[in-house]
Amino acid sequence: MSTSPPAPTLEAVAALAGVSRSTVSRVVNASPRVTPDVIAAVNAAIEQLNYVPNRAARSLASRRTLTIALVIPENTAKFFADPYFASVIQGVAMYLSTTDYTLTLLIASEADPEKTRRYLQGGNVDGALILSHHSDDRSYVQLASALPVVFGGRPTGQTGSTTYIVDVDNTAAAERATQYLIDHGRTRIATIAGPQDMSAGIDRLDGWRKAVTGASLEAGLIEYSDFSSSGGAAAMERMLASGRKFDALFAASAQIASGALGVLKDHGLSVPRDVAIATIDNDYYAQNSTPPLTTIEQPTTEQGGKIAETLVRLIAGEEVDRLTIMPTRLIERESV
Amino acid sequence: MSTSPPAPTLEAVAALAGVSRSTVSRVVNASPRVTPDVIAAVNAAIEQLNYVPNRAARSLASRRTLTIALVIPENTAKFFADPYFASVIQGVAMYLSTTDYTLTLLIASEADPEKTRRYLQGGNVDGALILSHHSDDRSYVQLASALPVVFGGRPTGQTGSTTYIVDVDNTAAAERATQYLIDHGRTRIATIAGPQDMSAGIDRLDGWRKAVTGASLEAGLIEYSDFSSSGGAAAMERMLASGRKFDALFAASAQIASGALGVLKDHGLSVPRDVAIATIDNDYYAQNSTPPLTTIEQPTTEQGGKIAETLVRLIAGEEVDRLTIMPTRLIERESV
DNA sequence: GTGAAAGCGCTAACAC
DNA sequence: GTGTTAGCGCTTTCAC
Repeated sequence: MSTSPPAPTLEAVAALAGVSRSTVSRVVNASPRVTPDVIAAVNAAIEQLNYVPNRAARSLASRRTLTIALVIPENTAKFFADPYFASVIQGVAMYLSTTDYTLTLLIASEADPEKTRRYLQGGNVDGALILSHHSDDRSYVQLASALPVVFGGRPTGQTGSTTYIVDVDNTAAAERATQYLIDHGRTRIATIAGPQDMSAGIDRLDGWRKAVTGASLEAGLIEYSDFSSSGGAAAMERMLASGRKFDALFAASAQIASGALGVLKDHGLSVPRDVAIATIDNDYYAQNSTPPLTTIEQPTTEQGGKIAETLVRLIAGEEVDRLTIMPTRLIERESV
Repeated sequence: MSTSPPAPTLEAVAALAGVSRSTVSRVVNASPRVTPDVIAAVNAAIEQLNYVPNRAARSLASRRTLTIALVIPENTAKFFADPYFASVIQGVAMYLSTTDYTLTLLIASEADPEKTRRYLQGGNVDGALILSHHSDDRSYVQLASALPVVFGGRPTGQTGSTTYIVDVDNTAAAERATQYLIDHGRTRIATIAGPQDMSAGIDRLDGWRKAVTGASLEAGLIEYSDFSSSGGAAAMERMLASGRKFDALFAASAQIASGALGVLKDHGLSVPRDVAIATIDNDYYAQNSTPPLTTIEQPTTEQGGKIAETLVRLIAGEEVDRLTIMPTRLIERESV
């Protein structure tokens, strides 16, 4: 198929510019010690030939791949369904597009986790980004001793001195959202907590508990769910079936809130009159549901950018913070 | 930073297995003419050394990159905000994870479109995937003559003999959704159309028009929007401000519907009593809004898989269909 | 500041 | 069937 014209090589550029290949290479790599005239000549030749360096050759010779892997858990359905991740990836991709690095999506096979590990350690990428998801990110924590790795979201379990994390303060965020419900006169505050094998799930439950116990309210109105909408709906069904009374809900994610909200309405309950809702994530649902949701906004895109930046700097050997906490913001809407 | 132990080379494997490098290469690449014993010995050595082939070297020598680029328009915000794309990407990534290909996210800079084009033509990828988005995908149509390219969604403008497309029948989908409204007794059917520089926007408006004129109803109740929620809200505000009366809405996307639905409610209109809504996309909002939306579901993940498969087969030189139409499905919910 | 030469790790003829 | 020999296109010492 499609026989493209052979891409021009560095050699062709050198010939056209009347210099050696080394010089062209220096110009391409912005080496400081090249005469301005030469730079101009080489750039003209590059322009004229439409030269693009061959990544493979460059990578082979320089022993750097200029490639960063974004590791995605095998359960891609959940991953991609969550607008949070899309937004973070956007930030990552945008930041990397300002650098020479390329972003590769790597799906981690759960059937053969070694495959992923080997690929990453096999020298095919310069670093990896892990968007924390499952309990099973321990293997990735180990990975960090063999390869620059940055985590988006704190991984569960022991972290070592090579663990770099960009996260939000989930505990504080949850506490703030819950406190908001309390401040608005609610006294029986339920929560649908996220998975307790993910730090975001754990921390958000903690935050809720802090606020609730701090106000001497009942701390037992808990149902668990994954971060999905259907999980939230099922959890709310259980909550209602249990007969426990509540006048507010802190949902650990907007997707959970969306499922729960639908179930509340199905049962003839009004939001916010009967049940006020606060949650985390300012996604398209939180903004457009009926009523729109009071929520804690995470700077998702910026977070993605920060994750990528941290990794790039780490690869470059710069000193970077082991933990970066991104700010969050409360957004008041009609669900409370 | 992080000095990983030097990755074992093919040479090391050859030495350990007591064969030549070519033989190891043959085993790694599953060449047919190798003795079983030798294969076993080589595999044992590979296992023992934890050998992973170096992609750069392999690519340089074989002149194939085993990399596929997913081109993303610079306006990443809109791109990533749309659950449709996340879902398609998921399908792409999942399919590719079953192959040797790697998926690279490439952000097309609008400021310097040449950069993207050069990168793609520079021999750094074996093929490209374009998720149709902007009017400006004409340059990508040209690209297809230099590189295997598959479009997810029909690009606007002239397509050539090297244009491969995986799409749904947007006209039929829109017509079906609109007809559903008509069949349910609605007679004044408005539409918020998508961008008219995207084939999905154009075709969906066409489909609406077909159904409406087919039933001899008024075909002038049109507002235009991008595919976003805020665009849908603004369009609905204009629609209401214009004073035109309507009892149903066909929204060209679920995001548009979400924005429009909020505005309708703000104006005290009830859905479906005052205005019935049908749309396209079965995303998290369509499923969880109040009321849930009657919609046309596209097989997004499967579509992503099909796009990737088409490209891989195209690269392999196989004969593939120039146009693949994926089936859609009407989902009846409470918004009508 | 610039060029010459070696080699990154692999594949692909070509011989045997 | 397997080994030998050349490179793939670039970076990188090392001289000059």
